Amino acid sequence: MSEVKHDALYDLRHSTAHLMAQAVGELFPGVKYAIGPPIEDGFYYDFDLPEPIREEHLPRIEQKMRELSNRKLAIVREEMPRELAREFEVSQDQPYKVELIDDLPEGEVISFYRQGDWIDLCRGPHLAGTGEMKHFKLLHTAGAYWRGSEKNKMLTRIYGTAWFSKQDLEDYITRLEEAKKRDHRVLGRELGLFMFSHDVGPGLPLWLPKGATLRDTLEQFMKAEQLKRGYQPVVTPHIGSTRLYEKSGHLKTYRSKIFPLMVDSEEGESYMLKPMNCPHHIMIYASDLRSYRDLPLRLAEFGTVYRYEQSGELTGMLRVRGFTQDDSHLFVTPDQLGAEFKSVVDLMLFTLKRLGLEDYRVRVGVRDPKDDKYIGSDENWAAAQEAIIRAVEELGMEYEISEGDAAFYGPKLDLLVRDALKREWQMGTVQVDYNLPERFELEYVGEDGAKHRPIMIHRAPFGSLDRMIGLLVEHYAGAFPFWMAPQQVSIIPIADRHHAYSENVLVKIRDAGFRVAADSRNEKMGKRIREAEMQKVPVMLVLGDRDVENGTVSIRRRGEGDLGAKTMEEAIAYLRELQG
RNA sequence: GCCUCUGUGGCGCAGUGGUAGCGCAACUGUCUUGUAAACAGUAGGUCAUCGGUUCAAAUCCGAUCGGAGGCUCCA
Repeated sequence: MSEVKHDALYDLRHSTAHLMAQAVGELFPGVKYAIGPPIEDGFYYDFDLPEPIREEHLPRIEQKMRELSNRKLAIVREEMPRELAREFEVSQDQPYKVELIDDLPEGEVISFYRQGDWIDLCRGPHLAGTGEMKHFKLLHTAGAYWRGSEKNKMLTRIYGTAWFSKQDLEDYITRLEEAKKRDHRVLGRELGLFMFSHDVGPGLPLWLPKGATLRDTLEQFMKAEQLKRGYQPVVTPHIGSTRLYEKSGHLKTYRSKIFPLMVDSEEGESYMLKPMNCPHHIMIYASDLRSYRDLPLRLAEFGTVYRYEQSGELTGMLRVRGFTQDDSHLFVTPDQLGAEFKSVVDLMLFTLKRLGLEDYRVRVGVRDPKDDKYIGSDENWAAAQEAIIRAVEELGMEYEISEGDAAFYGPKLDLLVRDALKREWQMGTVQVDYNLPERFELEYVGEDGAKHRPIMIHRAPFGSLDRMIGLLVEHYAGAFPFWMAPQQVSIIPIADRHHAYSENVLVKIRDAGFRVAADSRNEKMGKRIREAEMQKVPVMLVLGDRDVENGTVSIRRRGEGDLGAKTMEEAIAYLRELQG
């Protein structure tokens, strides 16, 4: 979780979390308190109770909070020596607080905050009194592991939101409802993009004609761009022998994430669905003697990978078990690393711009020194990390460093994209990898005639096509820009006698390279326009007697209405302009 | 995987012990339409699955399988 900025709202939310804890304490005697920090837009507090708190309890808790607010209790800070503080929490039977105190660094001042007869261990700061908290709402309950570890007990977490004004609170609730309407799972079905089937299995999306068309459009865009930038296409199978993944280290790291192995007991061979494309691409690199003149070698593939995510993690297109990456592996010499890395970042930023996603931040993920899942030497890690940071600094980009967010074979740069509703999605990624080339003993012949080890760059500007489309659906609320729209033009002949002309127009538009369909159903024109609007078709061409007579088409732009009659040439020029 | 909630025709919902209804969509017919919903009719559900309680279960209980919101993990 990213740090929440410390400001007045932060204090309000922090204090409201305490208000909620006090209310829960009064309603549920014997509750054990864990922690209650502010988060973006709100707060939560974790509780431990013999009987879990349910969503149906929230109104009662909220009511109690209002009572406490109306009593306008002063919030008073009290400090205690460590031992006394510890004894106090022990006497109150608050084991989580005791654990927190034990973990505080020596010498730190231990503070409590008192409101009325309720007191809670907290660093603060807080508002001056409970009367300042007026505009809050409890949203939902959730389970959360104590200290975020699944080895620990699961506590009940209550989420809420708090604002300074009634208007702000209402706006926030409206924003949540707006987000719900844009939900890609709902729009995905309504717009005929994709579906899931119980019988196929959870997390395995089925792409419908319109969704597949959208995918294809994005693929074509990326392939064309990669061609300009010297990438070469490859195609590799969806499975690979277990030996390959043992060597790459994926088997060890991804053990819990791979689908059950396919084993041929007679041949003694086992295969697995690939969780990543890298080893296959490495085999292609290793199939030939490479010279420094061949590098950089940029192998690109829209590769579908399969990861057996825990069932509770699956969410629409955001987390699935089979997804397609716009993957590429660049094999470079040390001299080329900086320039190639920067050119990858350039492609990623270019891509986001074209997709209309211009609000993003950059995170450099480095390894967590305490975790042992990473492969490779410290020197390799240091070199890779240094290469990324140098490149990002040379590009003058703002970035933050996040420990523990590296891939198991190397550090990475991730793009966290904010959509139209300011929600953050992790999308594109670039990784610098010295370790897999070493594991697979990759080589190239240098200018000096000696063998050298190449460096790999792993990159996926979209991240995953599936997730990217989920993001785009929500970002645009299904109303894609013209160039992306699965169906760009809908032709609506008014009556049966206009069908021949309609067919004529359809062929011309299609031949001009646009995705077009005619809606010749025997329905009122108004109804067909309504449906085209709801299906978010960007352009409608309405054809009636006047158009047949004058050889024109009446253009209607989604969301804007009738633009009037145009000749075919004008209409096609208009479409070309929209295409951009 | 864990916590809480949830599962009724293609979609959205009503129905809390006495053997299922509404809207939209679909289908058929009539209408031949000028910029966001014509009219009439027809068909469609072993109420997720399996088991239990009961004279009787969509409704109560249990298990399993989906789905949602979180936690952990991640593209």
